[in-house]
Amino acid sequence: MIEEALREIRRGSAEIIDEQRLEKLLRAYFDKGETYTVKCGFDPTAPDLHLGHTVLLHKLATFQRYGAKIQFLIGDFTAQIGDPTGKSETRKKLLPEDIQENAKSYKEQVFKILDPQKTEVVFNAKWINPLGAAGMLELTTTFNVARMLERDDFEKRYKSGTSISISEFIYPLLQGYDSVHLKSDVEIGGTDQKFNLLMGRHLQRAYQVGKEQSVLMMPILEGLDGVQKMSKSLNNYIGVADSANDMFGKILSISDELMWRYYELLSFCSLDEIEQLKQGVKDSSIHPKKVKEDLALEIVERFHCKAEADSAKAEFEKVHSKSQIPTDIVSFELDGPIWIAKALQECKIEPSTSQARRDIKQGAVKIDQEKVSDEQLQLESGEYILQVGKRKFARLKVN
RNA sequence: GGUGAGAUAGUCAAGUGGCCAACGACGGCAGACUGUAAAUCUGCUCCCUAUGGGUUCCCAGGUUCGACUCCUGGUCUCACCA
Repeated sequence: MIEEALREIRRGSAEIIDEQRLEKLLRAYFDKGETYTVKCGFDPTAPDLHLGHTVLLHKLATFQRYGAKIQFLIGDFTAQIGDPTGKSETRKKLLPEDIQENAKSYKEQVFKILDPQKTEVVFNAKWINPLGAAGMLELTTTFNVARMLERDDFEKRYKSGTSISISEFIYPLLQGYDSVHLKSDVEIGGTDQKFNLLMGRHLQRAYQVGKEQSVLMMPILEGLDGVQKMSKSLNNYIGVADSANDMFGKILSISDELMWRYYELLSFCSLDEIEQLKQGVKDSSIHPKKVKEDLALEIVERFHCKAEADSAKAEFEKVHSKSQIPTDIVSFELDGPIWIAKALQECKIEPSTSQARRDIKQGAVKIDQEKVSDEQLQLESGEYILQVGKRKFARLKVN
């Protein structure tokens, strides 16, 4: 039992510090039913979550299966400073209203993965504000500047003369203090958080909490391209708020290699089940596409529901396997007669008439499933289904 | 504060008076092949009903028949020194 729990907890992790203690916690749970706490902090800066963010949530859900109480910490106080991790310049401060707003949308999303019964949502302003100047000062005496500067990002900025605000030194201290206050047994975070996570151990020692949290670090999830980290700005993400159809399509578009990675980090399938799937693909008894579909179904169902997941799959097959027209497409109404290139631009499936012409020349444009070869084509009144490439559609009514 | 280097399309990065809407790489889009995979191959990649026209190479002026390229001023970035 403990072995299996440990395997699932280790699954996909990049590094675990003090695994022995973790094992002890599990043993206490399995032997005597004692629970323990796992903390995970979220910066309420990004309002919309994508699957990359849910990697940590999954790990928390795993912990919940093995006796953990989750301390889901929203860093409403620390967000005012901005985590300096990985940044090459001082972050700008967030407005309190934004922080509140973001924190709210976090809460709405996380319980799609976490068990609310075993989760406590906490805000760190609650105990950091009462610290006051005296408490703050005390906190700063536990660490020194030289060690703080050992951190890569600080070191780089220090050497290049880029500004480092004193408040940024405070950030890791406060994050660590959260662990002191919450008496956390375990803290999890991304690999980029190592310094901050270790600070929790340091401060728990300094404040004589009587334990030092174990630390588990998860890797950063790769985006759809399979190379760069999933992020909104790189536009390689699957948002938890994406429609069922989008989500399904995006998951099916990832490479087979990346699919296993997603299984490991995002699926609730056990490691044994995954191993079987891998074996099946290897000896060709299972088609890799089927494996990918199951993953897509699982994920879509989690953020939407079973029915929507099934219909997303049906829709996908309809459009791509049978190359039929998707069910929902945007409609437009224009006055005719209208030049085809102009119409494509107006329907927003081409950015310019120039691009539209190029695509027509390449045979990428279809009207009612028929390839368009005449780039001078005028559309007379009537209804048409316009298509560019495989996935851009519009319904057009010409008056 | 001093000195030097640089700002070019989504990003990186050539071009140093006409052959430049601007090499190349990456990204992106499309076509073939497929499992809407991946890998690979091919085409395209400022705008405009176009064998043509328009607006571009940090900003403002100037020299020239002609400037991304030369001059003047401005803004911003970076490096070294203090």
